[in-house]
Amino acid sequence: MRGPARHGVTTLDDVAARAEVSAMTVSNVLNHPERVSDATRERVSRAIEELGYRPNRSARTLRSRTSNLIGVRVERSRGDRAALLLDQFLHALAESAASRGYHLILCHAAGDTAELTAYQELRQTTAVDAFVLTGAHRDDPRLRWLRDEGVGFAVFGRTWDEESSTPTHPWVDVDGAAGLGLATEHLARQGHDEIGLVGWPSDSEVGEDRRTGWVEACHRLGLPARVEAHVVDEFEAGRDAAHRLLQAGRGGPVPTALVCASDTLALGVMRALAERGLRPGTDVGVTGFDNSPSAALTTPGLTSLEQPLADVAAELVRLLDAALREVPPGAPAGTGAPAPPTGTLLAPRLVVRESSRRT
Amino acid sequence: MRGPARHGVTTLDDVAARAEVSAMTVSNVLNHPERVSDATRERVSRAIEELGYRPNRSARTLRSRTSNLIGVRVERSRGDRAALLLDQFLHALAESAASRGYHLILCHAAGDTAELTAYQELRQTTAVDAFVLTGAHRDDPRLRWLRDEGVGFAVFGRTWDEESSTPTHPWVDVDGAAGLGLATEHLARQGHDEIGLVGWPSDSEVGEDRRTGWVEACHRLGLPARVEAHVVDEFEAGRDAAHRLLQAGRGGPVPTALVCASDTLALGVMRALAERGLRPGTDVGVTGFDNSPSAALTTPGLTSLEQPLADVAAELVRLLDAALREVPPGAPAGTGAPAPPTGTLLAPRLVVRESSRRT
DNA sequence: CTGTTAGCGCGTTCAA
DNA sequence: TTGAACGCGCTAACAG
Repeated sequence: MRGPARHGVTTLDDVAARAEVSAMTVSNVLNHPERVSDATRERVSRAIEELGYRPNRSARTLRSRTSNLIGVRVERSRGDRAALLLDQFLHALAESAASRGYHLILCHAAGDTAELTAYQELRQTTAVDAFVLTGAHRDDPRLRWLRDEGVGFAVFGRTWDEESSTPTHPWVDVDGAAGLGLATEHLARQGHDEIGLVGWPSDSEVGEDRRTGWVEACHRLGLPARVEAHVVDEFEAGRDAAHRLLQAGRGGPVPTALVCASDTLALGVMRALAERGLRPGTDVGVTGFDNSPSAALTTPGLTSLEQPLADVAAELVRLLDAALREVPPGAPAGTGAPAPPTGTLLAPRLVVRESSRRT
Repeated sequence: MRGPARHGVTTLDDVAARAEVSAMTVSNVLNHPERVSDATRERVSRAIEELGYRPNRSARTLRSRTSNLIGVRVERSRGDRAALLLDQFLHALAESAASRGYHLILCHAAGDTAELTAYQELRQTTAVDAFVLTGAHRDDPRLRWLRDEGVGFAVFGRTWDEESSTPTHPWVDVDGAAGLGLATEHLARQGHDEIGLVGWPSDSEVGEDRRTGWVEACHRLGLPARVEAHVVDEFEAGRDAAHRLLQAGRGGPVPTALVCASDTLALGVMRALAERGLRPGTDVGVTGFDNSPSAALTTPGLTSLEQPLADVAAELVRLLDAALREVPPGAPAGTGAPAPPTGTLLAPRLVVRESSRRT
């Protein structure tokens, strides 16, 4: 027993005094219950309960060098794009994290370099055990840095260069190809036979993934995949692209439907349709990606692909948790080799609304 | 000088050794620079720089009982409403917090009771100095609890019961009445003379605030404020309300424009207009509130009121920071009484789009 | 202005 | 299975 708490906060010692054991035993009940006899554990647990004891995170962190904090960067969201779904994602992540005893700490950064600095600071001040990244890309310096530093992390989004070789870190992603496949098939069922794509520039890995789904679905369906535009993810870009593709005199075939790489683009396309006096759904089928709030709230409603963000978040936390629990270098041979970093691909769900329905 | 760091992390002692001073002096350079002579400060600062030293948060927290962490709850966002702007708000908050040396820690909670539990846990584990709340209401149990606990907090959103008496806590809010005033005046300038309101139920304090702006603007303009509906903040509710108000045979006057308490309602109204073959803007003027992404991305664009979220966040952090720095009980009389909790009301900005323009 | 002492609350280590 | 000593890295309180 050490001295009683001085600040009105109950400490390990208070519990120990109450349960008439040493502080160490209380600590063991919390962290290594198997080391404590049933009777003692029972008694200590009751004392913990009665005193409403909660271990002090800072002390624990200081001692054990793990904070149970997960760092997440919040990006500046752009008002001109359909919601990044960041709030949904963050909520899901916070929930999953809480269920495993972690908390989320936000990390704000202006640019990619600043992000590294921010990670570094969070890391050096011992505030964070691991990071969740979003939107990593080929040769992402963040991945390199995190790997070099030996910091735990998991990524929402594949990094394509890793796929071929051995994956070096855990990731979770939504299957964009499957998504555009669903959208394309759905439009074909509505009778469309010239389905175009409004996608992202070809240096976007996510964009290429989604494009693949469109191409392959068209092949499967025996339809041409020949009308396509590739533009940045902005409303105006989608609008302009649609005007271009729908122009009769431009030489190529005129699409009767357009699948888009994002809701932002799809909403731009719908603006263009309105300007041309065409009705989404009836005249030209349109689909988006993300199922952002705007998809449900615009008129007519926009058919889109919903990302299973709750599942993504749960899986990310699961991966991190597994990695953090992994026995550090020198693990007993009997426990078997640690599982290699894994990736999980989750399927999006098609939400059909008026923009793709022929009435 | 104590022993060197054992984990490859540079500590205060490393810096002290390098600068040939005691650890205490380094600490003072960081936390009370005025106590240290210029020469020493200079030398220590250089050592800090050279070693890339960052103080360990846990140790600091453990000792000083302040974590520089601000707790924020992330609510479950509903896909059927225009973005809660939570991501924009969180980003701004994280940025403002960082500029004053704070970090944000997320707090997930399912309900109001769970929220209190979550606050309590974060508090007891010494993980947070203060909280930022959103959407507090009359007799909010959270406010009561936080006040009783003596925890620092600031609220986004007024709590109306406080306004009349002495405010007991700092708040920041956006002036909803001014917002609907702007919208109403704008519509009047477009030639509308029967401007209706689609608002929230009258037990909503925010809703009543916004309604006031509409009523008063109508009075100022010499227009009637007699057509109104009060419904929950959902798309379908807005749609139904518009159908009801626009029905010619219902007895009352038929509005030529509708100001709405939210973008969600306004987008529902626009759906109703489409269903009645009416064009937003040309036939019936419509305005929303929040300037959510959907407002810009829907067709025609929705006129809305942009909330100055960056300013709100900055002010919230400023208030918290001031409160946290405030000298605890027993402050020297010379410093004057601490400023009473203050509130700040910020003006929204009208963003005009097609839904309110007569072309 | 600078240094010494002590200890925040907890978990690792090792002995009983 | 349980406990005593110790120290994680830092800063409050005081002494010089």
